[in-house]
Amino acid sequence: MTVDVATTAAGVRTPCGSTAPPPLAGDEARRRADLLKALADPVRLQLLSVIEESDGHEACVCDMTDRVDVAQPTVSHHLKVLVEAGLLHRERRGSWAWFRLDTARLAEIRAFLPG
Amino acid sequence: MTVDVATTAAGVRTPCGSTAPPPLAGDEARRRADLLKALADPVRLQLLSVIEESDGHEACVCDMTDRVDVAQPTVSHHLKVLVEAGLLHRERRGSWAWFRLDTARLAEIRAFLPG
DNA sequence: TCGCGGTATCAATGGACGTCGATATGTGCC
DNA sequence: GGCACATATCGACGTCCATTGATACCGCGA
Repeated sequence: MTVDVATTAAGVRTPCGSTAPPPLAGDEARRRADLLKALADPVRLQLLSVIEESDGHEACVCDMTDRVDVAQPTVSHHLKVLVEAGLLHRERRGSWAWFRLDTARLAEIRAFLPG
Repeated sequence: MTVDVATTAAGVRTPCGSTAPPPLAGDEARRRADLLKALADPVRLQLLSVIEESDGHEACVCDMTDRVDVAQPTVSHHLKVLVEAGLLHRERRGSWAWFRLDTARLAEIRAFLPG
């Protein structure tokens, strides 16, 4: 795995002749991957789109169970994933549970995205 | 699953009294989820960071195998995933394979991200 | 307090994915 | 051609995850 490379200010000289920088730290990479994994599901993207396009940028569960082609426990599961990732906030109003986006967390994702 | 709701211009009236818009279409949601899934891996984020921070925003495989804590076939697998997702371009130069970002595809992801 | 509608949890299952060693392909050099 | 090196493919294994029916929890009105 390790080879005879020379360290420079910019990084490390590699066999092919270029200098490559040190990679993103493993811990930070895992943290970012967990955030993206929370987004990387068709149903969750649909749920987020319903919330984003709703009045006041918030929606209750009953706004979503009828609009997505999965059973109610599945919707509840996906909403929990999004809340635990910090992408949504849950608020209880009487019988209904309302959700709104955490725009700061979403901005953070946009910020560390490559490109 | 279906309930007695009234359709309006903005969307559909739901039991809790709000009007929710139609969700993101299933096909498009699946397409976007596939793109995000390609990003949602710690090793792939590290590979992308090496490429992005390299001179000319491109790197060869040997720039990466030494910097990521996985075996060479695993690096090759992840690079293939990124290429097939349209996030990377592969170019062969002699013995070495070089990769560069598809900034347009990455911009597209940033564009459809919620928030 | 009882029943009811809305929401969350649980356990089980099937499929997708990351990882690796072994091996194949491919490229340049002698 | 034959060797050495760089990269890609293959097969197998273990783990994680989405989905579901059944069921428990919760808040409200009668």
